[in-house]
Amino acid sequence: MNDFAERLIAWQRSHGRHDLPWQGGHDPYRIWLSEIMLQQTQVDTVIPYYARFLARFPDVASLAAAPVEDVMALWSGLGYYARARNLHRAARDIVDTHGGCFPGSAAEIAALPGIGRSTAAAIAAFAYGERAAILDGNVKRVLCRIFGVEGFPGDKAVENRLWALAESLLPASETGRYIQAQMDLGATLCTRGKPACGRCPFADDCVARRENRIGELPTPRPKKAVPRRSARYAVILRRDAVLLERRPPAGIWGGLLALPEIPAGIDDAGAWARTHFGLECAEASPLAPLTHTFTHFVLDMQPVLLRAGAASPPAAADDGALCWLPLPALGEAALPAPVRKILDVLAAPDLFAQ
DNA sequence: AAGGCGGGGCG
DNA sequence: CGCCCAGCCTT
Repeated sequence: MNDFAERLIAWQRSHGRHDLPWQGGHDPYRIWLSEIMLQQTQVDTVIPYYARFLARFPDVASLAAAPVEDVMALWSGLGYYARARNLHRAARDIVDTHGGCFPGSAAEIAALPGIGRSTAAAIAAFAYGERAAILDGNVKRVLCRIFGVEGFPGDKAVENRLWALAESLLPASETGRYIQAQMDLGATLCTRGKPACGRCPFADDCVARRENRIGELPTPRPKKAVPRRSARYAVILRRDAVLLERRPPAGIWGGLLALPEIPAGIDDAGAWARTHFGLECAEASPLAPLTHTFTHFVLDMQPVLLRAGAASPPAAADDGALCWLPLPALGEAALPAPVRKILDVLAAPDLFAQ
């Protein structure tokens, strides 16, 4: 597609956004302010803040001269307050080291605090018509989909490819409108959730669309390996009742009844049951293991069946921390799902035979 | 409640 | 230099 930029620009003329408060002029200060406010914040939220901020600080000099507290006060409610602090620092930088004149190229702009490569390019393109590519979240999504760029865009290698692609697509002129077009397409049509491909001028070219992979492009961040833990759990049976232990109020299964965890390093589960609960257990046999996935880790659970003699003492019960739950009452008890799953297996009638 | 996000900061 | 984070928002 060698006419990508032209077609995008044409689309912007008829379907893009033209009436935003920061559009229409070439004052780098106003453009800068809008770009910073628009980082991580939607247009509708930004508009009233932008107006108030500009009324109080109409130019770099007034911003630099103000105490940072005044700047923060006008930012209050927008969030990401580091943006406001950087904005103020940058204004002072501009006054102190640039003689109050906003830097004239993307490279110099990018040296200011709070401004990276993409934001600098946007400011330079809008204010000066500099031919510089941007690569924000919207553009990454648009390029990945239309050109079928594979791999997580946060990866350095993928990001480098995207920068190269973005540079190669730049039009010879009208960079400002082209950049605005990319932003508009990403923000209004090629959205993350349900893109409006029906209205997209590139629907017929778009790799994601043609290959029915809109949900897969851009490639999502790889799931980081979830930590695995494993533990053995004592399933101590006396007649038809199982010994349960109240979990501490905080942590997994907080406050619920669960199977006692056999501490790591314990070899002889029977001996542990004797010293820990005062129970004489005849046999220790492994039950089917199961894994349970929490949000932040995966737990391999290895249940171990122990049979306590019918004459065993009552296991220091009734302090609220321990209880014998009759298996027929399983249904009514509030139990963590994996614990219930382990105990359900014991419903097999032959276990009650003796 | 899980993921996305530009730039900063840290190792 | 590369990875991850803080802080807030959307889905």
